[in-house]
Amino acid sequence: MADEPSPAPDVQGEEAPAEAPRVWLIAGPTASGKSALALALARATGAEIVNADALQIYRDLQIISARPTPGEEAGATHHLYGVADASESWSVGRWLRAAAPLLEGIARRGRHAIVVGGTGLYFRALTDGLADIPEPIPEVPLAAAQTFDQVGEPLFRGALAQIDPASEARIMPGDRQRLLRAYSVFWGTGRTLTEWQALTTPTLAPGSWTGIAVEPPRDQLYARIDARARTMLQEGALQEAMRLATRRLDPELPAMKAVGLQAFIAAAEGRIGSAQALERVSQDSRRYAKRQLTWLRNQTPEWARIETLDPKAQVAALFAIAGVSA
RNA sequence: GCCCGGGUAGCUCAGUUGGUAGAGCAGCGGAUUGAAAAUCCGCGUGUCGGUGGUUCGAAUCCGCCCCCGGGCA
Repeated sequence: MADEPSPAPDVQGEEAPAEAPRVWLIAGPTASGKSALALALARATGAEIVNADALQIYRDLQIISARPTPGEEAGATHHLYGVADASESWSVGRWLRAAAPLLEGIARRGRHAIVVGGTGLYFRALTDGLADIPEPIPEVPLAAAQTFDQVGEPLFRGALAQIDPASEARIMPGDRQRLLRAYSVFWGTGRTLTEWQALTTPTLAPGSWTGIAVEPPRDQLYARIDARARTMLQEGALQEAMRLATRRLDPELPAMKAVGLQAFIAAAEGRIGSAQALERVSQDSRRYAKRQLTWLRNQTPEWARIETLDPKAQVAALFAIAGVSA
């Protein structure tokens, strides 16, 4: 995988910062303005921006994933935006293997880094680490899925309880995805998921980063989500959706599960009206935002907070937290 | 103005012979270690239009009033 960073804005010719390079992690729900915040901070500090959004990785999803535009990307060095094809299947692990060396490189160049995105798990991989589990050969998860479907969840859980009781106990009823994963890890590596996870070490040294969570008022955020769905439509979301639909990719691919994509495809194919599509896109986005807010509230309670949605006030709050003057 | 029908959760509605109410959708809370924009778990949130009355007890029966839909004038 080639990651070609967009060219740095040499016109400004920032000097490498004299003090030690810093790492800011900016997380927030969809449509909370975090990309603009990252850009503002990058311009003020010469920092480079690294994407921590699972879907903005895919180049096919410019509009629907609300990826920064080329014009916005030109304002600072951006990494890991639109670098993958929709037919590729990225994961936390793959993202981390790409992001970690990038962050090292940025630090080596003496520059600050801003990791920004909406995927909580990616931030966790940075701050708490990710178990270094070898990828099992494809036959293992396939066989696990087959077994699950043949014997049913109760028996499958019984089998898992024999090998990895801790995982079995932790995984909620009905969570096929996690049950299969735990089962596959054992049969693919000879070691249980629980054991692997105990070996996890943080990717970023504790204390070496500053976490910032954008947590705006729910009603304001929802209003902005609705407005943004309409903007997406105007900017050509239907065409973008159609381009993907005609490729007939596996619907299970991560890119095909982008929020709103299926509704936009349905509208592009004339199966539903655009008003109905908008309603579905907005609703799916609001639910997604709710899950993100739940994560932030409970998984990153010690991070600094930006609780406004007003762009100017957000930037002021961010600069105050980062100790940067505008 | 008169005659029907209807006002019950945010929405659409159910509610048995009177025992202070329940479904779907929406919403909310939570989990989250390689699909995480994924996957999964949990939770009815209500002056039953208002007000008097009958009754031990009213969403349910009666009176009056208000609102919505349809019809007749």
